[in-house]
Amino acid sequence: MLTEERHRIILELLETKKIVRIQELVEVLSSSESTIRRDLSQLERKKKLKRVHGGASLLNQKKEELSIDEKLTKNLEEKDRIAKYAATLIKDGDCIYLDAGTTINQMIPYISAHDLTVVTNGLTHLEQLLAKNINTYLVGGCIKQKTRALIGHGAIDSLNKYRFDKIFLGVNGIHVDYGYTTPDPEEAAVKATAINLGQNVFVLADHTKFHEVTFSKVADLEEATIITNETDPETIEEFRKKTNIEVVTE
Amino acid sequence: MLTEERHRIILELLETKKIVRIQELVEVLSSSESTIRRDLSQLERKKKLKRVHGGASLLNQKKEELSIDEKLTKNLEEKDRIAKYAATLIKDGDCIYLDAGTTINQMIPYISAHDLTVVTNGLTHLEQLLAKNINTYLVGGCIKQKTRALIGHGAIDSLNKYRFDKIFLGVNGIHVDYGYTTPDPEEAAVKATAINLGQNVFVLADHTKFHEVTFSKVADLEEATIITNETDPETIEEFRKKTNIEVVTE
DNA sequence: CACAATTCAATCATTTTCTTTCAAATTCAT
DNA sequence: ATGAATTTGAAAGAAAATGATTGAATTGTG
Repeated sequence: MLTEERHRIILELLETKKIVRIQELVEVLSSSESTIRRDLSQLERKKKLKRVHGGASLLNQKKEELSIDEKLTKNLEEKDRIAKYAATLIKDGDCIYLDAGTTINQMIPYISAHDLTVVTNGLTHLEQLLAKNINTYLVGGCIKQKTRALIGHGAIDSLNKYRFDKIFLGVNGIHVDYGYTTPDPEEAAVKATAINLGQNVFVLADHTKFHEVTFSKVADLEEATIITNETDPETIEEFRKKTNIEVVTE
Repeated sequence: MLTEERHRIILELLETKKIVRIQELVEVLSSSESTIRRDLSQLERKKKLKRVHGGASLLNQKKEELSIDEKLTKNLEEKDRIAKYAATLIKDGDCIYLDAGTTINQMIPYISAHDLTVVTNGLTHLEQLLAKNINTYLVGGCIKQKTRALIGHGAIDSLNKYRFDKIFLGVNGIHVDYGYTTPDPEEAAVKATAINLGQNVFVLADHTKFHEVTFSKVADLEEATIITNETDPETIEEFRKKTNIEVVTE
């Protein structure tokens, strides 16, 4: 791959993710660590990004956001481990659905299975999927400006034409009584549709999502397997009564 | 192969791919590496592209700068005028379909109508449409790597749920007997579907497309109004017998 | 504080790409 | 045709990019 091409992709990734890890870039761009490091140095010299330990970040943020940024980094690491584990569930030849959103996005660099068919409603996933030469389908629909997700009837109708080996979703809240929830009803409807299109449904959620409830219900707990890094034994036990829950420890 | 011809092809490739490798060009144009390198140097001197290690990339030039270049950007200028005129056909409140491809892409900067709903199968149009705050819908489907167009049954099914006030298409060939044609059968099928979804169908085509025939038929001439800058009186007359044709002169 | 684990910068050998040069082939005007 | 100008392809050495390796620096953990 050409240097220019890599630089372009790195900057595009940064736009959507704010922070990228070197290892992610190594995977997505199939280049060596050395090359990626050189790329980041060059882009930093051109003032296109800021290098940080472990990767690079946008150099846009104000002082207030900096502290938030540190938390974000930590949270990202958690999410990253969850995503990495989830990616290992994908096997050669699978047809999978990848929900829009940053949580699921983090899976992509770790996908190593071959001969995949991926369907997604997340425009932000596209560059990475195509860079990995994965056979990618988009659902139709209305584009939600903020998150670049495809939603609405178009998305739901498109989805209903597919069946998946595995379905990976992100949500905002997980609650014993209220199940999975997310703020936007339109997005919830898409997720609710996807959840019925296969036997193996996985919801990825770091520990901050537990006991949270947001506006729109996606489904009941038992309709998906939860993949998380939550380790509080009480919480785990509580949810294990209702559904499968896989805890990523390492 | 003539130098001029190679230059034209190189620039066309660049338009769709953003970046091309020298080796690619060597194969496509069956010329030696030396010749390609010379071509790229010349085109760089003319400010048509930027050389990068391993190939060449598009330099993001603004429209104004383009028109400053005179005779040499003639083809681009032509396309631009056609696109500009086509954009004026769009009225406030319209629901329109924009086909994938560079010809139609050029319309977007000139769209000034308000309260639009745009449906497209071209991923490359998205950023510009969203930047203009246009209510944008994507059709679903399989992503064609090379052109970033959505194609296949998914795209066709998605499309069939809509009806449009105006439909704008690009094609590769226009011929009195064979109608509108384009190389990829999958893309042709999408265009053929779109053409039936409204009364006002416009095909944008600069003069190089006339009398050309490519692999896959999209539709008969009479199914769309041609917008062009072709000025040869005989050609115009010949086509006017079959369908509406609007000639952009200024 | 000390330990292990990452991450980092620097360096080197290898491969790829670039520039320059030159001779053969082609085009053009006499 | 003949010779001049242009275009082309090949070759050689220079430059750039790449991946691997090393030891130093940084981070997280007990």
